[in-house]
Amino acid sequence: MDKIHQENNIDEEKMEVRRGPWSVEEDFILINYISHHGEGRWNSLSRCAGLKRTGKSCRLRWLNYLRPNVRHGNITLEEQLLILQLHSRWGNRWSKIAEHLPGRTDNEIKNYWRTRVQKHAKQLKCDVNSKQFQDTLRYLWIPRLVERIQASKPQQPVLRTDISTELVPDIQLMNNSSSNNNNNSNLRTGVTPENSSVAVSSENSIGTQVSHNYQVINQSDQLWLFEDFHEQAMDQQNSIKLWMDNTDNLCNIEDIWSLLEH
DNA sequence: AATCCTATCAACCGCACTTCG
DNA sequence: ACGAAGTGCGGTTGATAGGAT
Repeated sequence: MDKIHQENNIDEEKMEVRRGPWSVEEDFILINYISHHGEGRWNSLSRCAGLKRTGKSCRLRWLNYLRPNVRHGNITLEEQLLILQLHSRWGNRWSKIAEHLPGRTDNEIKNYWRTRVQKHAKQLKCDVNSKQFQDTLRYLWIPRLVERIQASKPQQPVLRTDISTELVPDIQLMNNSSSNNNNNSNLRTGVTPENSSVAVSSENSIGTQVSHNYQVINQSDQLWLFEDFHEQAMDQQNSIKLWMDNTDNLCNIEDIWSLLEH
C-alpha cells in the first residue's frame, strides 16, 4: 500500500462516520455541493463537501431522495401495473424496472414489491416466485388493476402508457359479448363480480394485433382460468388450473378479490 | 391513556463489477 | 496485468407513524 493510501485510511479512521437519518443541514450541503460540482466521485465528494458520510451514503441520499426529479408519494395504479408486468419479465432487477417509471427509484419499487406484493403471496400461502403466484398476478391481479384504472378513467377507453409496446401492450376492456368462442356454456364466467371480462391486446413484432381474453370460472370453489388466443389459435383453448397440485391451496375467488381490494 | 402490532420506507450492508493508477 | 478504490445493485434492517386493542 503506498503512502497516499495509508494516509487516506488513517484519515478515514480518524474521521467519525455519521450514520442514520440525514439532517436538513446535511441535505443542504449535499445539494449545494452537487449543484456546483455535479454528481459522481462520491467518496471524494463526501470529503470535499465536508460531510461525515460515506460516499455510498451520499450517493444513495441523492439518488433516492434529493434528486430534483424524484417523485414521492403513493404508487399509482398505472405504476403498479407497470411494476407487475416488468417484474414478470425481468424479476428483481429493480434498477431496470425503475428506468421505466420516471421519478421512481429502484429502492421505492423494491419496497413496494416487498411490502405489497410479497405480503399478498404470504396471505395466499404460496411462494412469491412460484408459478402459482405468478399466474395469480398475471391472470387476476393485473386484469383487476387494468379494470380499476379503466374505472378511474371513464373518459379514456383505451389506456396507453409511456412505455414501448414491446413491454406493455395497449390495454382495453371488452365485455363478455365480445367473447364469442366460449364453448363451456355450463360454466359461469367473468373476471369480476360485475361479470365483465378483461382483454389485453398487443401488437406483435410485425404489427399484427394479438388479443388475449381472460376468463375466470368459479366452479365448486375452485379457481380455473381460461385463456383464449383469438388470433393465432382461435379454436385453441388453454386451460390453467391454479392450486392444482396442492388441495390446501384451493381457494375461493371471492377471497382473492377481497385480498386484492386492499 | 398506554401498550402492542403492523406497515412503510429511508438507510445500511455485502457483494460484484468497473475504473483507475 | 494487478490491486485498490469507486460505483451500483439487490437484500435486509431498523426507526417510526398510525391503527388496534
